Amino acid sequence: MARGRSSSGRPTIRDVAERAQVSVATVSRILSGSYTAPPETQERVMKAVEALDYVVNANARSLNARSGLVAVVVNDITSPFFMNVASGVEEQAMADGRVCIVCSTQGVPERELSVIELLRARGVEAVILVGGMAEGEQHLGQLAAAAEALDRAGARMVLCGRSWAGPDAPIDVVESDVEGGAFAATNHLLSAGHTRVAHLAGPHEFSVARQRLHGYERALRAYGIEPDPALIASSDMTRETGYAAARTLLTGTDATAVFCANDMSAAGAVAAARDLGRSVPDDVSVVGFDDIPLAEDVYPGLTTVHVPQQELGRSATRLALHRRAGDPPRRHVMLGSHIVVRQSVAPPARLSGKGTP
Amino acid sequence: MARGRSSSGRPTIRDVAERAQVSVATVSRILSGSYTAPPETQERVMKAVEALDYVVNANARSLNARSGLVAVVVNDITSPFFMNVASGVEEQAMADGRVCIVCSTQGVPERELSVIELLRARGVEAVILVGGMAEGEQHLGQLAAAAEALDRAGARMVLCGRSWAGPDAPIDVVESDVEGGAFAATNHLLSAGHTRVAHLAGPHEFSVARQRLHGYERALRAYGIEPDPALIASSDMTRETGYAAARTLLTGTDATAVFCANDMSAAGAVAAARDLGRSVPDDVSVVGFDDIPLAEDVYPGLTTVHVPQQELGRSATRLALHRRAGDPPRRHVMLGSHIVVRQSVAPPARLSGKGTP
DNA sequence: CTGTTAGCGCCTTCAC
DNA sequence: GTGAAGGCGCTAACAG
Repeated sequence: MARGRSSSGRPTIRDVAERAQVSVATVSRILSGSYTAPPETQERVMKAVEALDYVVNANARSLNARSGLVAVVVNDITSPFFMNVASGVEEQAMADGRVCIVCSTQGVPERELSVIELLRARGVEAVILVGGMAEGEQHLGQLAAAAEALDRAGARMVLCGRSWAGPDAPIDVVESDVEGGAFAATNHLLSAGHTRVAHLAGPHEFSVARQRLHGYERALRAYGIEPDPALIASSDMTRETGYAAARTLLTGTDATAVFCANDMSAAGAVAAARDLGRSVPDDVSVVGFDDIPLAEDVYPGLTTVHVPQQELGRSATRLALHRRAGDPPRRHVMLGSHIVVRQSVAPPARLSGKGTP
Repeated sequence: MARGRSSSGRPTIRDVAERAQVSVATVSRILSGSYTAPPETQERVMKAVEALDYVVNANARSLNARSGLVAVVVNDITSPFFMNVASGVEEQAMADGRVCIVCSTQGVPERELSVIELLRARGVEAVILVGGMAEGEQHLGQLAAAAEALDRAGARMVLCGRSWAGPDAPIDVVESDVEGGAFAATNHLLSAGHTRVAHLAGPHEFSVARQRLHGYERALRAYGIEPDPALIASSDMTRETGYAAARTLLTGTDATAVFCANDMSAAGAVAAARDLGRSVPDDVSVVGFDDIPLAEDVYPGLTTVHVPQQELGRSATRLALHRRAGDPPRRHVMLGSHIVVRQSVAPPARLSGKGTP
């Protein structure tokens, strides 16, 4: 389906030109469409393209023009939350005529920087960093430097679902109201009558985890309850560590409800309760965070805080791509979140201490 | 942190050379490491690189050398199954010193071809197509042509979790024993005592869906049961369509068990049973396929066919990257699968027709 | 409308 | 050891 090219590799624009009996410039112009050629020539060229199975060399093209690439960087490609956000990015990128690729740090946060560099080397137009991450001062500094470098290359860095506490840098951020969501979630438990509400927190180095904790504590205080450190456990927001931490919480304390940092760890908590012979929600109520598809399938259906994942991704992409002259160097958008009530919350069990084993 | 470059964009190798007082050739050589320069010069260059925040232009480099890119193409970036496979690809690609990017057709199968072309344009070394897909004769022909084109460009196409029924083409394929898995799953139900076993099939255009159907029918026949078309419904393997199809199956037939094409639709089936007031597994047994993480969290835990998702991805990548002179143009590897028993299967309810409402 | 001529940023001979 | 020169595939600027 393609014979007689000059070299052995991919056919080049020169091969096409030769075959169509025109100059490379003509081929280039016809292919980029930005130009009206006589239908006859046009057809000759297209025919040659077909015959040779020619596709432009995007790399060579990127040497002169924009790359048209938007990249999403996630920590873990198998995380539903991340990938839902990524799909929002994808959607918006496509709508803006860009190509979207997703890269992962494979769970190694330090790799974030090298991935960004690699992306910069490829000339991407936007780098969208999704999700929380260790935020040591050094890392933030390097991230800021990376943002500067991208900026100089005409590319944009945007944080999605993570806030920025580093030095001033050309970075946009899109986040959802995590603290407010955590407040609402805790409040939901409180108003159901619970007084011993535990929190299955995320890693304390993550600002998003701290925001959840703050919302939780604020809700407690608003109810006149002083947060009890014994009721706060932490996990790394996976199902496994959530399971373990919840188990400790449920056996070691008199908690009748637990607000989890995300749905994954909440799923672990539900499993832990079940394994301990505690019924959810009769013996213990559970609230998650994120509202990933899983929330609907765990049993009982997980009451959780809905985070607009796709919209997070779409907004981030818009911020990166739709820039005009007057825009400030750092833009910030905050999306709202709300509770989705399913079946994992009920009033606390009869006062007759069914709560402590 | 980076001033005084010639132009305004990213710094080029020329800027580095200038600043380090050497020729671009020297910089190039030092950066590619393939060369011993006097430590003193070396250091001068590295210092300039740092100062300018220089990174090579990967696109320019790809003009001459290999791109080092491996691409996974999935239909839906939010599908756990696909992303688990993708993470296997990622792992192996990284182990082989390549960079992995994932692209999606965004649920539009026809887009598969354009994504492949785009990837070819970028000069990727391998394109790994994950998951089933409509396999019309025309599409297969175009896919074969795309494989040829990739091959000519020195790149490899490999199908992962999908078999190849198209014309001869330079394509490798890695699949798991779907038919065998379906046989085992159905057999599991049969040997638990069920005789009215339904099948919640996938789209009939997908070969992987047909393989499941065949395994199901073969198991039935091995038990002396002739497949009953009324017991076969189909969905597009999402939770929603699975729910709908299962609902029909459970209200319209006397099925006491259902073998689902994948875990997502099985989750839908479980939800449908629950909504109909049928207990799983007491009133109806359910078996899934794939063994995605969700299987553990639905209630009751889903008995399912384990598909080695990561290994599928790793193998595919190895096939693509580890080629030596004598290798045949089409390689094929088949991985095994096995049943994972959880709680969604039990013997059929008392003979007293509890099965029909 | 079309061809010719320069580069884009990098790597790679080939001389020195 | 190092520099100068040519070319990778493509687009843009400038003639005709």
